[in-house]
Amino acid sequence: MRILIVEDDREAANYIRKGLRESGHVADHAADGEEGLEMARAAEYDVLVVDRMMPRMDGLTMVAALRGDNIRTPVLILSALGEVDDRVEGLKAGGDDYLVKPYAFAELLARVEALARRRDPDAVKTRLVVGDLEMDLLARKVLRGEEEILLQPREFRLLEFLMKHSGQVVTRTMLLEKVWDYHFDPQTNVIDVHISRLRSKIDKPFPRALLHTVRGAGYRLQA
Amino acid sequence: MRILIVEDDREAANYIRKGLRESGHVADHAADGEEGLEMARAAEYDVLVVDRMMPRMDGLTMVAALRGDNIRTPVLILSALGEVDDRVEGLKAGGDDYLVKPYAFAELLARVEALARRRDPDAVKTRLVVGDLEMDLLARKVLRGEEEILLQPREFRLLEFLMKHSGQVVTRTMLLEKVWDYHFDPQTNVIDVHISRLRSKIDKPFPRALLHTVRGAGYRLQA
DNA sequence: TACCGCCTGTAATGTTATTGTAATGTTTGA
DNA sequence: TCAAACATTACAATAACATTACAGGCGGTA
Repeated sequence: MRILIVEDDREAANYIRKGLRESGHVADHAADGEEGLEMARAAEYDVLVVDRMMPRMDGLTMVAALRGDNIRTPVLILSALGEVDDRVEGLKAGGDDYLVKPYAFAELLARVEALARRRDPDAVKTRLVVGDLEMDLLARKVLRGEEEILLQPREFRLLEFLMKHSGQVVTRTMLLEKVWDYHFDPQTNVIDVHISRLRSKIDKPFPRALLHTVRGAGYRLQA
Repeated sequence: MRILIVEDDREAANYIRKGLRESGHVADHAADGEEGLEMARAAEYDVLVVDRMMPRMDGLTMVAALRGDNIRTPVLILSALGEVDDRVEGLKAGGDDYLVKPYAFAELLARVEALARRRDPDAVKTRLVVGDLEMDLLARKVLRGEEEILLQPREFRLLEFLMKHSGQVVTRTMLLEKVWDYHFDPQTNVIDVHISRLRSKIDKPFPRALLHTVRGAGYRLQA
């Protein structure tokens, strides 16, 4: 899931970001309302997490502006103000949910995922399946048939991405961006190497291969 | 957890009830606002799940009446109305959260548990078991096999959290939040140190380890 | 208040696993 | 048959984790 955090406190933002990433989401950050507005307009996010009090443009103004542009991305508002009237204000400005500081990260995560689920009931899957290959995101385990397969962190991310796009061709550029967070071409064969390692674990020991090369285009995972 | 469902649609009520029971809660049912009010006054519930539209006395009136009596049990309001003004009304009447129909049961469950946690962070199980490792929350005792294991308070909380999420990978961020109440990254290796101490007590003296490192992700407790 | 012991976090140090690179080999299609 | 695209392997750098020792803080006791 793609999430935008709009929060002026850099430390808090980093903390949220790290947690969201650990839960398998992609999180960007904007440092104030104006920047947030711009980013939310430009990119497709599944959920926005917006701090209420910020310099330059506060959270409510930003959300109201966004709604004015007819952008309906779900918004979770963070605030130190917890009175009924404050929450009401937050909702009236166009917020979808409201979380009072201090909060536990787990609650933020639950609410963010709940908001995303509301539009797209299975944006937040915990178990991926392609043929006889299964991945459990919570337990971080991969099975092929009965066999458990042990993967390195990078291999895990790689396979996760391939499974989430099974049946589709996944390009090298996509992999660099989504699995490596590289936004440039490293001019090396990192991808080839990791694909090879992944194959030796998920395909080599089994009769039929799932991970196919699409020459000149990329790779495709398919039963 | 004790939950009261106030819902006139018997089929919907049974559905919720069944789901909540499967998740280990105790769920009662009232068929309209008047009955619900009476039951909520009489018994101690951890959460109320209240339908908005009901014959005799509607959900909002009921909640307002309850709050008038100074009963603060958290209320989750269910409604087919999703407009901002409707949600605002729900909160003003004294609701704590608002769920729009149709909803996924998992979301209802998550919200009910979030509400309950807000007042009583662990109104749940008293005995945890993973393999031959047992923890008694009331007696504050830990056993592995026949052996009693003495833990420090922090070690106890750490193990408790791991046991409550056994089989799943627990990230460092989760541990910082739930075991240390840190809502930021302390930039030290507190976690590593405590994991090490815990291991020396629960795993080292025994033939098979339960606490596994999942490199790049966190830790997993598993038999 | 002074003393003691336990608990906890920090920091230094040691260990191991994981990753990217580069060299080399193999396949593919024009 | 040749070049480009892809595959495999080995290795060294490094990041992630584990362990140990130490010191401050806190509560209890005299």
